Amino acid sequence: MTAADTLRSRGLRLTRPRRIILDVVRSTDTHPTAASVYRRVRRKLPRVSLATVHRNLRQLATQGLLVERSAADGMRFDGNTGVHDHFTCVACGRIYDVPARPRSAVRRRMASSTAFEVFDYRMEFYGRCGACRRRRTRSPLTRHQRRTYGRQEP
Amino acid sequence: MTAADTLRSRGLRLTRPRRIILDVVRSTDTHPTAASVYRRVRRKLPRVSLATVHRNLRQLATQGLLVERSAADGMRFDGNTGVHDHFTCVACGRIYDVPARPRSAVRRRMASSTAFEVFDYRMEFYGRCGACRRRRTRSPLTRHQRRTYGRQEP
DNA sequence: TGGTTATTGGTAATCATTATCAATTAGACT
DNA sequence: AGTCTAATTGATAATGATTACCAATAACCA
Repeated sequence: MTAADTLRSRGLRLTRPRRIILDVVRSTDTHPTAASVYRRVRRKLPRVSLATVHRNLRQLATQGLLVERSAADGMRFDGNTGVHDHFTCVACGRIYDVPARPRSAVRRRMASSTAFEVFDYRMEFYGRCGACRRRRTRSPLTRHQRRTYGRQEP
Repeated sequence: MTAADTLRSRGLRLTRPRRIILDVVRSTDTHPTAASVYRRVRRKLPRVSLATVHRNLRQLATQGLLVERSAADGMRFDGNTGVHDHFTCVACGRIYDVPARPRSAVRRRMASSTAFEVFDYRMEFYGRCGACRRRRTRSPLTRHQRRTYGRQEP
């Protein structure tokens, strides 16, 4: 089932702005913000409105065609709808996809030891990526990165 | 080392608003937003400014006296600075603390299989809490909860 | 106690997101 | 291909959370 069919089957339309917005998010692995998507979409559709980008990102996420996740500096969007985890480099701020580890064991353990029924869970890793390790980057965390990472380690 | 000493040793002052803000966050386990902290602080200090609450939450988090975490509806603050994970109930929206599972194994595994150096990681669980399971609540997810949880399951 | 200066309250500014609405256009049906 | 209808758009205003600014205040130290 193609994206167009998914939309049409729910009474939604595949307009030019919508198609381009979906393409942009799907063709990147950088987990862009709405503003970043807007900038890229404008390269193909200069008259597009920022509101249209917001509206569509929201709608496409609701339809399950992309994933919306909250990060420290606002919402970010992910065209990869498969199960995977994320690694955030606190030196350069980039967010990398990492393969998910098996989920069933964690779910079972949670279910047996608490009153919680776990539908799903997320893992977010924080550290330094290969490039930054080689570069020995030791720049102080930005406010954004501090927020993402929670607090500065002593 | 008390909070007052921590602050003073860094040239910061323990003012009345600051002390009350820290008390409020430390004496709750509901991971309040800035607005919620503001409401509670005003009960003890009616003339406090919302800006003061924001400023202090930020400052106290930078000093490591509390933890700032980004959630779907904005920043939330946690007086529990120890290592622990979170469970979000998608029915009622409450965020519960859950004990952390051992970290070292995950870190080692990540280090050996990728170029990433992992300083820390977070787990966020999503599901239904005991109260909501008993209540058989089956309310549709709010926009906020949808965002938190990522996307609606089919 | 006095002096320095971090901090406050009040308010304006900023930033991301959402709401509103007349004009447009995708998609279904002739 | 043309028509109709409602989803969608672009433009812009409104909202909500957070931050910046600044004169007045109050912690802390000598």
